[in-house]
Amino acid sequence: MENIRVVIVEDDTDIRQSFEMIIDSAEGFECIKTFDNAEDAVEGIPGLNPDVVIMDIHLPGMTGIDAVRILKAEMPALQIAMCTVYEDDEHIFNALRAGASGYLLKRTTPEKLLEAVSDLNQGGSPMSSEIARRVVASFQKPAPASAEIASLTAREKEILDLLAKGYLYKEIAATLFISIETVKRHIHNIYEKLHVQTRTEALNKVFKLHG
Amino acid sequence: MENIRVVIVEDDTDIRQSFEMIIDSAEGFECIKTFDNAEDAVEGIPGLNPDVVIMDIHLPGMTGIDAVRILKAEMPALQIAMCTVYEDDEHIFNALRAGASGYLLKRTTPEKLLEAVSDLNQGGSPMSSEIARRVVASFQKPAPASAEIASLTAREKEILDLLAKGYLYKEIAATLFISIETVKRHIHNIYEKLHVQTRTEALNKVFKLHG
DNA sequence: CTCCAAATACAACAAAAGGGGGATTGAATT
DNA sequence: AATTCAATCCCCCTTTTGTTGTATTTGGAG
Repeated sequence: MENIRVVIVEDDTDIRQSFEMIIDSAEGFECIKTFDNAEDAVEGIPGLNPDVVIMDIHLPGMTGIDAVRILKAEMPALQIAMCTVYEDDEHIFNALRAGASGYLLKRTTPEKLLEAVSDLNQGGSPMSSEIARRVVASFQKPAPASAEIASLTAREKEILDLLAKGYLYKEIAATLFISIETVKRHIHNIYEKLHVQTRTEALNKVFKLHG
Repeated sequence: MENIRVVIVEDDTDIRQSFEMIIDSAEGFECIKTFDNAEDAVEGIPGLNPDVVIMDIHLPGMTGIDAVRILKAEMPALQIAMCTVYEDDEHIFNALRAGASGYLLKRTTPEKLLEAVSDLNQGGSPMSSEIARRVVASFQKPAPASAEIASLTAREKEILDLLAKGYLYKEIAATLFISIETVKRHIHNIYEKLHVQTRTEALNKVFKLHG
């Protein structure tokens, strides 16, 4: 079995060497290269073709997040975990949006670090409990249930859902085994409850809630 | 130290009893009640004031997701983990939006189950690697659609924007001081570039990028 | 200068969406 | 028994959306 080939990008020499040692001394892991800045990393990593990159966020010059963006554009299959002291929403979400798959905090234990690298290599998304909770919380924010949408019956919600997916009236009718006239009637009632006149206006109300 | 007080909602008798046994036989955990349907659960849970609820999604009658929504509205501090066989995006995101903090798959091992309950009780968001990856992926913009949008001219993007806001053709024409026929022509070209046939399909491509 | 892409416009047509007026059924409630 | 409501269906009608084909102008690239 092949070793998991890891690259570390971290400007703090102590931490970098510590991570390197943890990786190299573990069975099945191999640290093939380290960088102490983002510019050298984006230059050098494509030629190394590692399995996993551990990337600091705060680096001199270019940030680790920008480095992730550039590297992911060039190597979409590359798995990158951010490893940082920042645990605010902005840093977390920007890193994930840039293309990072995992997010670790620097106070992670050696065992957790290895577990995370392995997890990442197998297509998982390792992150600490606190980080996971932030990510999950971001799904729940836009949860103020609209009174208008709440007033829809189950059937109406079902039809609105299909409507939002771009189904034609006749396709909705065929899907639900009802006549197109009934579909029209339901949609008419939905529009009345939502106070809109067209499908697009209804969509904008729905997307504001779920988007 | 107090036990973590757990409630299980699961219609399959075997699984329910199995979970109950795992919880009860572990140090520091206690299964105070089980339900085999969502209706009884939303009725009974508020009076029990448990620390953690493990909720199945597929239940007879009301779904577990609806139960989460109701329970979280009544008890915002309640920690709920979904436990299900579904690992599609729709179920995952709906559950998280409804207020679940964790998402487990039924094939979870007893150790992972206990770890998840404990994690949840300490404010974490336990989820398996596959689930975490889905959640993280939802943050990352899909590239294929953006290539299509990038191929639009400035004028076409302008029109698509108004189209997305629900403007009628004639309103777009009036806004941009061009004839409605030109609007139709532009929209036709937009649809061709986006490979769609209707406004709603186009909107779904736009919202996937900006949503 | 020539060629091309983009923006503009018109016409005729087909398809889809939406409004307004009904009506019936069945279940639940009063 | 009477009422309410959700869901179903039908007709007629207008507006909106989308397709297809053709054509002019304009600014920039080669």
